[in-house]
Amino acid sequence: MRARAAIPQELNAENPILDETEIHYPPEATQPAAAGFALVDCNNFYASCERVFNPQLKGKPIVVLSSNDACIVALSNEAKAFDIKVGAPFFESEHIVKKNKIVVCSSNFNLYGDMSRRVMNILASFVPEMEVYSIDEAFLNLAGMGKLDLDKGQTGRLPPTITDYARTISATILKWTGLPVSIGIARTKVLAKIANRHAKKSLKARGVLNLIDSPHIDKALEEIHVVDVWGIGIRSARKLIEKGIRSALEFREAPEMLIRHTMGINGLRIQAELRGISCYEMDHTQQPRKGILCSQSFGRKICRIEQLKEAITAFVTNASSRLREQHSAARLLTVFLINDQNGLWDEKNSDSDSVKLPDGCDNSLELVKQAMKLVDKQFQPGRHYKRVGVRLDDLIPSSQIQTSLFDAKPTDKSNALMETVDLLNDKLGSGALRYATQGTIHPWKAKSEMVSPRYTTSWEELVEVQAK
DNA sequence: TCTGGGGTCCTAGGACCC
DNA sequence: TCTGGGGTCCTAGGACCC
Repeated sequence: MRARAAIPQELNAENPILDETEIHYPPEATQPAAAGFALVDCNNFYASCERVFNPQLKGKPIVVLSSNDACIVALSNEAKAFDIKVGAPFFESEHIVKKNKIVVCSSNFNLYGDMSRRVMNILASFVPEMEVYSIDEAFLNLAGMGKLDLDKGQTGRLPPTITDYARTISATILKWTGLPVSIGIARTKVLAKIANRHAKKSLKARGVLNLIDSPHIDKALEEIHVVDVWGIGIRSARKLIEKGIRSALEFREAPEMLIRHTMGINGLRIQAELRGISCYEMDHTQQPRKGILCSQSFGRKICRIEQLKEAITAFVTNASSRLREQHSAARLLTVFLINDQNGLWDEKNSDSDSVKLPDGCDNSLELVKQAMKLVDKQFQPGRHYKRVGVRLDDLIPSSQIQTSLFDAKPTDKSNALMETVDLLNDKLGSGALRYATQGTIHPWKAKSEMVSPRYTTSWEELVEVQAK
């Protein structure tokens, strides 16, 4: 399973903040041990990040909103007690939020990204091999963790069991970052996900559950609904339920032909994983992305082409700097405009057009120029645009950019300009240097009315402590 | 009034070739 | 006029992840 949320680039394994002297590998970490995975997952990550620097929020219900303050993307445990759903539009639950004095936060990705980097660096100091799976999750490979007895403990030096070792990791993260985590341990990644789910919910587990060779594994699977199995979404779950398969245990025991027929090859892989046969290996290498998307819903409807162009320029600039960051060039540029015809929110009210860049391009100026042509082509006066975006696809290594004898290509001078822009934006903060067409007023910017300070990434917004 | 943003992989079906 | 069978490549859409 490769699908993952955007991971801040700085979480790359090449960027550890700790030096060798701080490495916590178990002393025996040179011998191979039984295969297995641990999944470390931060509890209610966004809500917990908000709490770290604002202790008044401790014990209070919190909801965190998506960009534009439109959807609910995270809840603290206390907020989960109310009838509020992650993913639902905020306005649907607003009355519950107000009535119960639930704290509302706009999302603050500067803060979450930085806290994530800290957690991942701590994890990296404990294990020889890890995979940063998403902003708040990482898989640890137990196979690289030496002679730790995965089953019953042993007489060696610290730590005696993998479960104890996991507790040490969890306590260290809490102490150093203030963030609570849960750890699930099992033979395969899908089982580790399930172990993690139980670790979070069960009081007895106290945040860590090891299902390796556990006599309780069937019971653990029986309690998990199919829709909560990693890789099974709502659509497949509906089909499975129709066929009488409701729990992870029933899924594991179902005939392979039935699973193949209902879910294809992916279903068989998930089934094998539930049976303890590992199909998803560690993927700790940061693969370059295969496509780069930058899009946004507007805080309000946009009708003027100049404003659309400002937004698209900003998005192309953002996408192309991410493109250069991974040393790629794009051979396909797509601009899509989604309108709000008749007041209906419908992805079908979408115009999309692409231009092929056969030689590959990583130059913002050139990409902006091409994108502006696509906007001109698609824009229809009188339409209200609700959301627009840019995609770069068909990526190749930038070293393979072809230079053509006949077409006018970005010059060396222009490429040098790109390097300088990236360097300055990197040093001074993204957006320090912009193109004139990006404008300065940004009526298209997302709403973000309840955002917390960037406590850890901006000098102006550091926490102030007063001694009394 | 108010529905996020950024990704990956698989499959079916059409076009095309020999 | 009659039109097979097997292969590859591409694309759009579906499904899933956080």
